[in-house]
Amino acid sequence: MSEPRPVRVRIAPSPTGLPHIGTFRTFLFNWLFGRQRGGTFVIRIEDTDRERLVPGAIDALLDAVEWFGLDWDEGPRKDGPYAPYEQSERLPLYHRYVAQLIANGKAYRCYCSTERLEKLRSEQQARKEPPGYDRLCRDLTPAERATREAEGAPSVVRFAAPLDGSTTFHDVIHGAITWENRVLDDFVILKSDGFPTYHLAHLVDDHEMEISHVLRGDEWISSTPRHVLLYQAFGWEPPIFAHLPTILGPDRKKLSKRHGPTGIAAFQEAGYLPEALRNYLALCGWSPGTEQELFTLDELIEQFDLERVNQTGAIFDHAKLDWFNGMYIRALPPEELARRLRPFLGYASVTLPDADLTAIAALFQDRLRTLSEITELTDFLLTDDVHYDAAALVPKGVTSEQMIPALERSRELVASFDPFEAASLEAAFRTLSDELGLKAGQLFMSIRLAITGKTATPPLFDTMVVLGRQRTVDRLAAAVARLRSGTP
RNA sequence: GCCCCCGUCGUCUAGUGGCCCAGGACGCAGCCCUUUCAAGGCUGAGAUCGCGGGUUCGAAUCCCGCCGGGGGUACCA
Repeated sequence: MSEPRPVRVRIAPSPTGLPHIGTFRTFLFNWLFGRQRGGTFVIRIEDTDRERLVPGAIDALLDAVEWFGLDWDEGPRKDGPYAPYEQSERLPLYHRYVAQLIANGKAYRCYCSTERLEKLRSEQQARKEPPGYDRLCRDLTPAERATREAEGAPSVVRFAAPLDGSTTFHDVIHGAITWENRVLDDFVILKSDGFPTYHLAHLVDDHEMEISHVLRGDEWISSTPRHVLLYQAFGWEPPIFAHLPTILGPDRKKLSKRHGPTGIAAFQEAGYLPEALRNYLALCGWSPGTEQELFTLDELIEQFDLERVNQTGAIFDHAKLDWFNGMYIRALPPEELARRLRPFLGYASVTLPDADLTAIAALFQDRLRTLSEITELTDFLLTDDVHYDAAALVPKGVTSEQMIPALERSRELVASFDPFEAASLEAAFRTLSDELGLKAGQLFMSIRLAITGKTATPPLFDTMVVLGRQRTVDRLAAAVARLRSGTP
């Protein structure tokens, strides 16, 4: 029963908001699966809900996909043999299929008002019955229908679902899933505004576009029986289904804005590398069965296996994402890291030569978990505003009378030292601290504070070299002046 | 309410009847390295495998019941 259909997969986002991290996990899995099978990857825009449309959402999504580092073969900005790829431009197609269903007695027009439907629902709830359409219009006589049409009554089209029996489908991840048909009602397939519902539109398009595998979030499991019934009504073979586990918030509810920023743009702005996010997301619901955690895209394509996707929802773990991000940052060549860091330094870096930025990148590479952290870490390099408490220049058990000459001599040493290079500087300063009767750590910490305003920085002499001789000298001089004028 | 899905360390997971008094990773703690902070290395704490019954010489793994969580129950996707 295995059919050698070429693999064609898709993601079908609806432009009703900003692109969401969960969408990208689904996107990734589809893409990996498609690439692994040498298949075709399609993006289709499901814009049938005219009321929730968000302007610019499609571009935001496509931009985010490109940032994420994946591509698509057919869809917006690409075109393809099954164009158009926006459902709002495919209305005649849906209408044709709806007409076919009505002609075959598989669907019917329903004239029930929203008010009647709401009343019906609340009565059913009061009686503790399962809510659902009572099929009032299903058995209207042709004469009755003609009357309603003549009156110009608004209508929707409903699918005439079977009243008994059961529907079973096979899911790659969950196995066989069976529903009793009687719990399904006659759901709407064409809305009164002439737009199809998701149930009809996605299915017609998946068929028309010859989609072979549908990998989607598991919140769709409960509507899949309806889809299977529709496929049967059309006489079409359904695609292979795989329902992916949900990404959850810390409260085990579906991840949403309530849990903080979930838009893909927020991750970009926070300084996450697309390759790190991909790696993390790949492991969110899938595992290779080995102890490998770090994967290149090619390894992911090679090893990804739908059969090994979990059935359980996974809580989104920011801390682990941070770890991945740090690993990927450290693996970058410093020049490349510098290139990625530049947008996060903003105005302060516009005149900074690439070589200087590369030196900065190398200095902080081990200390970054996200790119955006660079801003705070490097403020002392990009501006001359260095703030600190002068009293902290003096270590415990040392007097300011000792520290003034110590910092003065440090200034002189920096001013005249040649070559201005970290290892030799360190050797010279160790000698100096001995002469001054200070522990190296004491002298170094005092200098560190004086030139950076911070007590935690990269190694002192590497920092000096990047700061530059003149600025180092100036800041040491400023520190001496502050100690001289300050309280003892 | 009804229907469906799910249930292994805090989190992501490995595990498909004996190799598991449960392995890895993140996080956490400690130690080492060290001029601070990181990075790196090592060590450790952390799971009565949701609960209760079975089946079996033997169960996280099979069966039944229960409980818990999630999703659906729209002219939203």
